[in-house]
Amino acid sequence: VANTIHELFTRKLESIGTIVPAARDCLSLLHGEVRHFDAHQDIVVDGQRPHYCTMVISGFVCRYKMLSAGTRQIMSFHLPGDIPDLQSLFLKTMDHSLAALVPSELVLIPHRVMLDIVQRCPELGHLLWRDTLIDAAVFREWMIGIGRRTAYVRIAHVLCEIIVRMRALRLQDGPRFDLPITQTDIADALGLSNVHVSRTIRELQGNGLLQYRPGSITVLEWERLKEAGDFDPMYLHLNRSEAA
Amino acid sequence: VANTIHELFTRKLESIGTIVPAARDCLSLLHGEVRHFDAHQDIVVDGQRPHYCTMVISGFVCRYKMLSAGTRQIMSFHLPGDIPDLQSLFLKTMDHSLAALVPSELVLIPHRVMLDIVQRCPELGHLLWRDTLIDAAVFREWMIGIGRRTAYVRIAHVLCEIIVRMRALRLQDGPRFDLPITQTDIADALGLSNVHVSRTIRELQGNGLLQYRPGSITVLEWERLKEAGDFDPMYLHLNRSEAA
DNA sequence: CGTGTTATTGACCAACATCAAACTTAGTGG
DNA sequence: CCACTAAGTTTGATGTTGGTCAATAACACG
Repeated sequence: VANTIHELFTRKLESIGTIVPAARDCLSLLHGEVRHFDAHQDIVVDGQRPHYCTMVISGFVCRYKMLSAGTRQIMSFHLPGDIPDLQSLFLKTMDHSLAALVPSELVLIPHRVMLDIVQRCPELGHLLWRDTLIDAAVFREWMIGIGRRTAYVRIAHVLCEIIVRMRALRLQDGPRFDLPITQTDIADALGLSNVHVSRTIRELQGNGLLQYRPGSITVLEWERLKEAGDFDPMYLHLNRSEAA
Repeated sequence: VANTIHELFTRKLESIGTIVPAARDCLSLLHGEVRHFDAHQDIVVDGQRPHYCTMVISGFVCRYKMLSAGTRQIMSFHLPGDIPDLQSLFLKTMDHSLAALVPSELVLIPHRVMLDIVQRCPELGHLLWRDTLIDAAVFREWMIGIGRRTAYVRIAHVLCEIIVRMRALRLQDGPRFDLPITQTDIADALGLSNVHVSRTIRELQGNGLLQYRPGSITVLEWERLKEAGDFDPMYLHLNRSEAA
């Protein structure tokens, strides 16, 4: 698994920046305990003060928060190579939770290991800082979607985002994408009801943009889907424009 | 003005963390050109590649993005001491704009000055990193609001947030706060229409929680306002709980 | 004292939520 | 191989929040 970890992490970092030669050695210092999580299992919980960050090795993970009304807001999705809670390195108390959406494997990287890497190699530190800034850029884009776009545009947009990120990490290509999330997950991410998501996906299918099956989507017309989603991948700040 | 800059910046950093003695010297390296901006004037524009960051000295500033439909989404408000575009240090192309809401003064700090500070004093770098992470935490909280809270709760929430941040920077206290933003600004920040904001603020007043006048609000019942806004300041990750 | 900006009010409407029931699919055990 | 179950999706009926449009009112400023 150790090889996989560094391979995934390298791929992730290369998708958002350049790894200087000196940083490659530092990168190999990254290690931690590997743990398996079941579908819907919490990985880190709101209010906790973890002493480690986690990196996704396999599966599909989300950050979310439960509101007093009992509703859930999902704030991001994460793919293999991502470090969803890198922020806990400097924000000691979690202000949201992290959970697996499907059975997933993650490495638990102690904070002191991360800090050691960041101190030994500032270039790598800056790349990680950049990663958290991209994280924030995605939050801003979601805010825009939830605040000002219709359900139809919003759903097309978030699907475009996930697809582009999968491609950038070279996890999947081709028109068919394994997307292990339910319509209720999409609803909770976009501030909609599952019912309305169902209807709207139906509409996207009716317009011939994509085909939805539980567990996967097939893109039929990529250009028109991007257009429908008002999607410009610039906010993802990826290296090459993998969005072509 | 130079004194003010360092004083404001120190206050800001002290509100979110601890400045180690070694960092104090580094802090004094911070400098740049001071510029005045009129109300509604853009400071940095979407798509630009600035070679500097900006710090607010006086006034009130927001980050926003215009959508293809001509609507505006405001993504954050910023007070004196804030560096709203610190991210441009590592994300070279702006994915949104920065504008003054009222006549404001900002320092333009060249990126190489910031990088120099960060390299000489990693502790200060980490504190700045922490600042961008808090930024992201605020975005998440706004996402939750826009996605899952009613207009009434949302407005109360954002008012609480601004008040707590003003108090933390010791810019204002007492029950009356100078808040130089219009109801249209609030609407664009929360994904509402100005009409509905007007009605809802009226409702908040009717319930005796606050008094709104263009340019200022007076808090009549702080505890009840926090409750109405489902407000827990923890996500601001401030040092002392200034929210009491 | 006009003039522009911001706030308020009313009438009407659309997007989306909620509730409830039916349907589809995959997995499980007999 | 066939019930049986559980999770997820679909559909219909109905309700509500908040949007849009348009007119009026309240200020602030020169």
